[in-house]
Amino acid sequence: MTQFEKITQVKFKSKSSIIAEQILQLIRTGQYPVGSKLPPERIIAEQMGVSRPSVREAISALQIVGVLETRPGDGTYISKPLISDRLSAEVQTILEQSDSPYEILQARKAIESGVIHQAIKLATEDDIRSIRAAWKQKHEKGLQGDYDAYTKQGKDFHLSIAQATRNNLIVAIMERLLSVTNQPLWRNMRCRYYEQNPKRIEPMMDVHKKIVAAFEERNAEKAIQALEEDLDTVLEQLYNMA
Amino acid sequence: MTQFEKITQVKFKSKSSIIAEQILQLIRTGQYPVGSKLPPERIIAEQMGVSRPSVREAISALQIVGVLETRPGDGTYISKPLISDRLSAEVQTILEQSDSPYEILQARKAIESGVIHQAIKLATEDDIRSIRAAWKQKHEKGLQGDYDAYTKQGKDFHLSIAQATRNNLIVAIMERLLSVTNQPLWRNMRCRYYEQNPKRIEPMMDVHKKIVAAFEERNAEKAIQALEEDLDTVLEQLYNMA
DNA sequence: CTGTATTACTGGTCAGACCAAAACAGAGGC
DNA sequence: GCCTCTGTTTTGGTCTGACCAGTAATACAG
Repeated sequence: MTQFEKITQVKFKSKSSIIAEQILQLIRTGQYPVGSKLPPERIIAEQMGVSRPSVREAISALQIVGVLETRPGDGTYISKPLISDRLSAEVQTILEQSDSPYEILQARKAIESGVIHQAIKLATEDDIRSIRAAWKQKHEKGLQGDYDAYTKQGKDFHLSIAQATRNNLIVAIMERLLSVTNQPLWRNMRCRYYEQNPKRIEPMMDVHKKIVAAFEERNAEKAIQALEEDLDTVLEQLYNMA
Repeated sequence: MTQFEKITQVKFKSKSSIIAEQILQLIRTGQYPVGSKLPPERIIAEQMGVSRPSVREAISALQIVGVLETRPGDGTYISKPLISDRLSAEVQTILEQSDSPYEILQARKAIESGVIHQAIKLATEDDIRSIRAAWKQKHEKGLQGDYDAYTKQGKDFHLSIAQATRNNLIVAIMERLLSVTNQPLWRNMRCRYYEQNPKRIEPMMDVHKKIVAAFEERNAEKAIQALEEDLDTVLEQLYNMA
């Protein structure tokens, strides 16, 4: 009997994360307008029927993601879209000491453009088929709202390019650079972005299509240009949420 | 009077963010090994002389960034090392296991060409001065027969280029890729090569000079071309051995 | 009307307590 | 002896209520 319950219990949702989602929802619906002040923590706690510590954890989580900004003694504000400027000093230092998304993307831009250049030179017909398959897989599946699945397939796509170099070192490095997108910080940023601009998914797919085409034409310039476009879109997700 | 204090008070550091930084530090120094369990929240709070809520906020912050992972009833685990650390560590092991210098050089060619492209875009005048200095240093010293010193300066040169990107990840990766030249296999190859073809040193210096010039002209194409020439020379070293 | 001092409000921190889930250890059955 | 079951301990998750420190609005004096 116990083992059945265990199966359903796969995902544990902390109360604070539920509260965070609710707050996000209220921001999306415009009930908490951008730039305005959030109700005091005590009031939110009362309204949602939870304790203040839970609300605090939710708020600090959203603060790290860049949605909220707190000013001690004043209140908590809904951040303006440009997150990079809005990240509070304390959050900034945590990100700097770990891995800032911007730095990782910049590294990807530099490294992957070199990789794609090499890949185009060395790719066999089979490699190109795999790359095309990785792209098609993404294209076919119904991905409505499933941003995680969408991102995973994006990862596979970029990885298949790296594999065309037939160089273990390059593949290993790219794997590490790509793996970061699973982290909660990135996932939250993605969700927020896509929910606000659902129409932005198609252009990204077009960009990947462009890369596939560039491989088939063996046109490195074109591929690199498309790649940079691709990564710039991700950057936009992170820093320019409108 | 108050307005003066207000200026200095621009940065506000919450206690939880300080704790987060401390925990990050302990992870970096290896005091909290990767994959292991963090001490219980209560213990950390006691050790650091703060309350448990503060520790909890710090932990949940690091959880969002992806450094920690908590399992209710069990403990908090260091999920993965930071991307930059993990990358350089993994690249290191691959380099150690790899018996194919060709693979390493191929990776360098792919990666470094992207890096140099970015570096030329972002380099300040100071950066270019450092690059030139790294090159000159090599040129001036009497290097007759001292191939190790010669190689070290070559490493410094390439590293100074990576540093112009101001990206820790890129620098970390390049450091690892460059460090391989210290290994006995490579050193032996170098010595035998130079002893057999002493006249080959000058052309390599010319190549580096070309890269410096390309930086000063902000000409990425030229720099990448010179870089490939540089690495091809090393390749030649390796294959003209038999 | 203006400038200042007070006051109410808000986020930040703390202490202590309870709950539920996971891990652990020891008693029991095979 | 090995496995299983159970009770205890440990651990994270949550709650209450309180105090502090900074902010901002307000009341008051000039």
